[in-house]
Amino acid sequence: MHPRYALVTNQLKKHQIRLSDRRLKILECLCYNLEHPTVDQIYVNLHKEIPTLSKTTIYNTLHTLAELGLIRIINIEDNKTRYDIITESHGHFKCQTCGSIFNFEVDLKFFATDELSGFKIMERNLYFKGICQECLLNKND
Amino acid sequence: MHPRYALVTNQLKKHQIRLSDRRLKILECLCYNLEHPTVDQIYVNLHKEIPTLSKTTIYNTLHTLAELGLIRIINIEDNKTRYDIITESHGHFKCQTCGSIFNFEVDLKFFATDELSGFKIMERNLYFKGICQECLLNKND
DNA sequence: ATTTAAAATTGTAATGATTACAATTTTATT
DNA sequence: AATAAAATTGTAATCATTACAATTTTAAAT
Repeated sequence: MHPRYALVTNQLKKHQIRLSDRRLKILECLCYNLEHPTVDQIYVNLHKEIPTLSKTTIYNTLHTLAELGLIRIINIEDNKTRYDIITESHGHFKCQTCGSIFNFEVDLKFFATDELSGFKIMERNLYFKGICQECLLNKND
Repeated sequence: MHPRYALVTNQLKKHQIRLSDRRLKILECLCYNLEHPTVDQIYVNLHKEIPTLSKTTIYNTLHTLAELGLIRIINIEDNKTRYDIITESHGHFKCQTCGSIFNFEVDLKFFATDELSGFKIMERNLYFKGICQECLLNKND
């Protein structure tokens, strides 16, 4: 079993949220699809296996998980939301050529600034955009 | 005249983009409304003065300005895009209680990482979310 | 095992931001 | 004044997300 799957299901139990079939499948999908999937991608992924799955259920589940801090919401794009099962501090890089989103390590926990003293910081996100290595190399073809 | 207004109009001239009445008004709106307005807020702001202004024109103008790097796109919210006339490196803090977006100083060049060597970084965004000082104080009423 | 109430899920319709695009207007140039 | 390019407008289309009522599933109680 995927370690994050175990971790999240434990947390759900602790919060008395039922480990329904749908929720577990959506969670599994997030664990093995680390490409920061959108709701639509999750839907397409699971549709073969669960033809009756509704998008509303996916939205509901993701909201539940996000409220408990078990997944991260990524607003790197203007039009759609992406979801990330990795909740530890890290940054995102979006390639504007191929559309891929890469993770990179960065510890934002200790970033502080006087301007925000007195503010309660609950979420920290660092987003870069540009062109990834592969696309840069292909450009020269 | 607002210094940023001068700066942006110069750049537009340099790129042979006409300083039309609509564009200048939208730009002016961005210069004096530093609350990171949405398209709709710009529309409402200007509607009294220019009743025939179309939202499409606002979208077009903002796209033009963004393409030239003269404004910044803020995707801190999931549903709508905000725009920022300040293009110098800084972070954004969104209060989840009152909805305000605050700027704070931070040099994002500082967050370089070996993992992205070979990547071309064109845009850097740091977004925090939480509760602002004022809302924290009001909570105790 | 049956009953019952709460929770979860579904499907459809509504919302709201953004885009596409054709028609019209404005502008700069000849 | 004529002309072509650029800018603007308004309407309709698109698409992600939400609202919500109806249905199904689940867990607990009898």
